[in-house]
Amino acid sequence: MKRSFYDGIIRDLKDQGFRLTKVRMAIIEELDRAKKPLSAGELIGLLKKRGLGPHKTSVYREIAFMLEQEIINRLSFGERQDRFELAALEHHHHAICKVCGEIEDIACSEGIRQIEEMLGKQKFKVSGHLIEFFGLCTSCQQSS
Amino acid sequence: MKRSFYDGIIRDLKDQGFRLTKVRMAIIEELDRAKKPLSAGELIGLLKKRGLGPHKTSVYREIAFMLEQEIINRLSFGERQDRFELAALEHHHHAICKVCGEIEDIACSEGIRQIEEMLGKQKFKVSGHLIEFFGLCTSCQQSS
DNA sequence: AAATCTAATGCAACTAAGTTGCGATAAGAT
DNA sequence: ATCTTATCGCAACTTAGTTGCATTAGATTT
Ligand SMILES: [Mn+2]
Ligand SMILES: [Mn+2]
Ligand SMILES: [Zn+2]
Ligand SMILES: [Zn+2]
Repeated sequence: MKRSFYDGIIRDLKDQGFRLTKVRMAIIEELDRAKKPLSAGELIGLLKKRGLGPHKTSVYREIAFMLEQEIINRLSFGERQDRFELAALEHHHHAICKVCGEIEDIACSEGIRQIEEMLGKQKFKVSGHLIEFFGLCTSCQQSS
Repeated sequence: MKRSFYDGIIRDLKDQGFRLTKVRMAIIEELDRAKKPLSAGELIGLLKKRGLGPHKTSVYREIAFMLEQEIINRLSFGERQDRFELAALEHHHHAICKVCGEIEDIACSEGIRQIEEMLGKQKFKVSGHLIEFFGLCTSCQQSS
């Protein structure tokens, strides 16, 4: 069940006339391969391993590009750095281990209690949760 | 229904033998008065308005102290800065306006859909949500 | 295959949030 | 009033991310 989104993303980019640089393709591949959202720093490390040594500026600019193109989503667990995952993934949530930082994907089901029970059965010991809703407040809806 | 936590917190600190400095008391008062979680920068601004001009280092150290004493909780919406609110507040969640940054407290009820409907009635237009569960993964439970 | 166009890159310098070491100050006990 | 030490101010540092500008390299054209 671990389908790859790589080919589709690359095709779309080519169709839209964007260049397929080594770094661009490698970043998509790493995000596709990764089982958890990656930080800019982690990406730089993975690219270095592959023999590519892009400057951090380029990686940040590539991330900005991919956010614009809605290829990736930015997320932030309360670390100092942002993390990124492919936008093609179905909407889901995360369970994060407070000790080792391991991140597990969680399907978005309706009830909070429900999800916590499910995690319990998987032996993940939930100690808290964080829920945020994003959108437009009343006054910001009017002025748009 | 806007009860104050100030007196209780101050009493506890005194009982435990901590010093009641001007800045310490002012920070608690500002967090108590604020209707939304405050960042370190916002706190520094509020203190300046009151005639206190503490160095940012002192404010950060005070925040660290209050986290240790569990007087405040750290939270982070995907901004670059952290935010803090009184730990004495009942567990709840937040609705954040993507335009003006306004933050509204949301009671922690069971269903996600339920909360979104409630926000809709209050004219807050939800465009997305973020849910994270924190705890211990299987292997980190064993090694503790 | 070479010339061309310009998106993407590298570098240096910068910003913003937060941290650390250390000597000075002030809260509160005696 | 004096003393003790928790707290503070300052300078210097760190880490994540950003910006301006000159250079390089994908892709297209010749
Ligand atoms: Mn995920
Ligand atoms: Mn709140
Ligand atoms: Zn773990
Ligand atoms: Zn708003």
